[in-house]
Amino acid sequence: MRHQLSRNVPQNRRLRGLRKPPLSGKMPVPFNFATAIAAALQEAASVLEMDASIFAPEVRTADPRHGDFQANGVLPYAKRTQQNPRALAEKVVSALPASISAWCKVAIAGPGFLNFTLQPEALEAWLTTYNDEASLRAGAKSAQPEANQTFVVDYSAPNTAKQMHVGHLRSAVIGEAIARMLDFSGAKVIRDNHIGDWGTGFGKLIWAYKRELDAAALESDPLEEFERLYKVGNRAADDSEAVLIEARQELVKLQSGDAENLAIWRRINEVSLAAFQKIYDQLGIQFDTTLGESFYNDKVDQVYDELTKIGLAEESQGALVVFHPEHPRFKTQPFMIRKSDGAANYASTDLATLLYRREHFDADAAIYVIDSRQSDHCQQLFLTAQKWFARTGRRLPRLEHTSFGTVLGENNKPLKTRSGENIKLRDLLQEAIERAASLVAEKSASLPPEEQQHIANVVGVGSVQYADLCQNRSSDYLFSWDKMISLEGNTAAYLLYAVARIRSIFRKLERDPLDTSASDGASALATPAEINLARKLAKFPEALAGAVGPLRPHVLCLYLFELAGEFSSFYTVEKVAVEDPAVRARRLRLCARTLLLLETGLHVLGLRTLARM
RNA sequence: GCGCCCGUAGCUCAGUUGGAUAGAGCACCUGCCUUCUAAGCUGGUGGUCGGGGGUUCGAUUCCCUCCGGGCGCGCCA
Repeated sequence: MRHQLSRNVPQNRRLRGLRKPPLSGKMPVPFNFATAIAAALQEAASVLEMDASIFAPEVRTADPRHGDFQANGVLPYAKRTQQNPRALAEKVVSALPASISAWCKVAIAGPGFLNFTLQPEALEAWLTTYNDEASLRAGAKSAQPEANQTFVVDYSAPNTAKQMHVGHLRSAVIGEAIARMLDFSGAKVIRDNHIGDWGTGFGKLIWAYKRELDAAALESDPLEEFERLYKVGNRAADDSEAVLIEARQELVKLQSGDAENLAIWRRINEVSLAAFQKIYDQLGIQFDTTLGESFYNDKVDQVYDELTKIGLAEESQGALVVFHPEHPRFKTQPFMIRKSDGAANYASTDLATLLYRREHFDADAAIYVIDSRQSDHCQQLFLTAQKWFARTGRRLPRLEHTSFGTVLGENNKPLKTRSGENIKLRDLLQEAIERAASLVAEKSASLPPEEQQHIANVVGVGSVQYADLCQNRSSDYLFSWDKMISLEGNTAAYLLYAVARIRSIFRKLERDPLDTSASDGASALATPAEINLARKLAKFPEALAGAVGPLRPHVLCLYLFELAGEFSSFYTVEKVAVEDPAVRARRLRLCARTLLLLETGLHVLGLRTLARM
C-alpha cells in the first residue's frame, strides 16, 4: 500500500553515483562507491544487451573476506534467462566500463558472485576528496535521491496543558535525526511540530481552572498546575453528568471565541510551549513551524465539503465518515472526519494539514513520526488523501508513517514510575545527566568541575538519544539505564570517547584536524589496521543512503559504532605521533577523517560531541 | 472476531528487492597500561534463526499453518 502511495517520487537514478566528484588532484572517485558499481554493472548489461527489466545489480557491502562490495545480480538473471551463471559473470566483468578498473579490482567467485575490492589509491583519493563537512554534504547531495525535494517532517507533537513524558521521547529523538539526515542529503526540510492544542480536554480543563485554580501553584510551576487541574476536571466530569455538560459548554464557548476562555487557552499554550522548548533545547531540536490543531480550525470545512462533493465521505450515525470498500477492513471500519456533534477531530485536522503541506509548503513528501499504534489511522488518512487528491487533480506527496514501538521498562511493560505515573521527560533527562555526572567524576576527576558538568550533559543526553536511535525503530525499545550509561558497547559514550581520543592526538601535536596540510607528504596506506580503517571510512555514503532511504537512523548508528571500533583497533596498534613524517602524515589523515565522519555522523543524528572526556 | 507488529546466543539487539561458514554488544573465560585518554584493545565459549510444512541451485528472509508475546479496531488524540 505504502508502495503505491510513493510512486510519484522520482526514481533513484543509479547513475547519480557516477557523477563527477569535486576535483582533488588525485584520481577521480565517486562519493558512493556502491552506487557507482551498480551503475557500471548496468552499463555493462546494456552493452551486452541484457534485459534491463530483469537485471538488478544487487550491490551490497561484502564480508571483508570477499572484498569491499559484492554484486549478486548475475545469479538470478542467469537463472531466468537459462544461462550458465559463471560464463555470464565473465561476460559482464569484461564489459565493465574501464573507469571502474581505475579504482577497484573485480573478481568472480563461486557460482557467479562478483567481488569488488577498492584499491588503496582509491581509498586515498576518497579521503583526500571528502575532507570536510561541506564536501561530504556536496557528495551526499549528488548521490542521494532525496536531494532538492521538500520534506515536511511531522514529529514530537505533544499535547499542550501536559508535560512531555517518556511517551514523547521517541518521536522527538527519531524525528529530529530523520530531519537532519534528510537535510544532510540535500533535501529541503520543514520541521513541523503539530501540537495537540485543541482537544476536547480543554473544556474540562477550563471548567476546573475557573473553580479549582491554585494561584500560588500557577505562579511557581504553571504546567504542573494545569496538569493537576486537567485531572481534577476529568475526574469531576467522570463522576457527574452535570459537570460533563458544563465542561462541554466551556468548550463550545472557547470554540465560539469567548474572550475569557480564549485567554485561558492562550495562557495554557504559551506556558506549555515554553516548557517544551526547554526539552527541545536539551535535545537540540529547533522547529521551523509549530502549527497545531487549532491552526486548522478554519480549514476543516473545505475538507468536509470536498470529500462530500466527490462522494468519498458519507453521513453515518450522525457523523461524517469515509469508508474504503475495496479494503478488507476499512470497508467497515470508518475513518471519522467529523463527529456527530459537528466538531472536528484529528482525522479532519490531519487531512486539512496534509492539504496545507501540499499547497503552502509545496511538499514532495510528508513524514509522520508517530507511534506504531496509530498505523490504522495513518493508513486510513493516506488512503483517503490518495483518493481525495486524485479526484481533485492534486499531486499527492510521498506519505510515510515512520512508526516506532513503545518504550518498555525492565519488566517489559510500558515504562512508568514505581507509582504507575508517566515519567516526565524533564526528570528522565535530569537523571541521565546525573548518572553521567557521577561517572565523569569517577573517570575524569582531573578535569575542571564546569567541564565535568558539560561532559555529563553531553554524555547523559546523548546516551538517551543514542540508545533510542541505535535500535530498529519499529520494534519496542527496552529502556535500561545500565545499558545506556554503562558506556560499553554500542553506546553514545563509546563513540564520544573515540572522538575525544582523536581530538587529544591533534591537541598533543598542536594541529587543527581540518588543516589538510597535516597530511602533506603522506606515504601510502600500508598496515592492515590503516587499510581496514580507510575501507570503513569510504563506506560512509552507503551507510547514509541505507539510513535515509528507509528513514532508519539505526543504520547510521551501526556504521558509526563500527567505524569507532575500527578506529579503536587502529589506535591500539598504530601510534600516530611517530617520528617518520610520512607515516605520521598518513595516520593523521586517517584520524582527521575518522573524526570528521564520527562528528558529522553524530551531529546528523542530533547528538553533540566533545573535545575531552 | 478482523487486522498490524514481533519471536535470531543466557540477556539486549543487527541481519530489507532470497546468496558465500547467521553477526555485534553485555555477561562469562583469556591476555594487554614506563609509549598519542584502559570509558580502550586481543583471543575464546555460546545458535534446532519459535515449531512444522511448502516454493528452489540456495530460505533468518517469500508462502501456508500452528504456538507464544505486544498493539489496534465509531465520536480521545
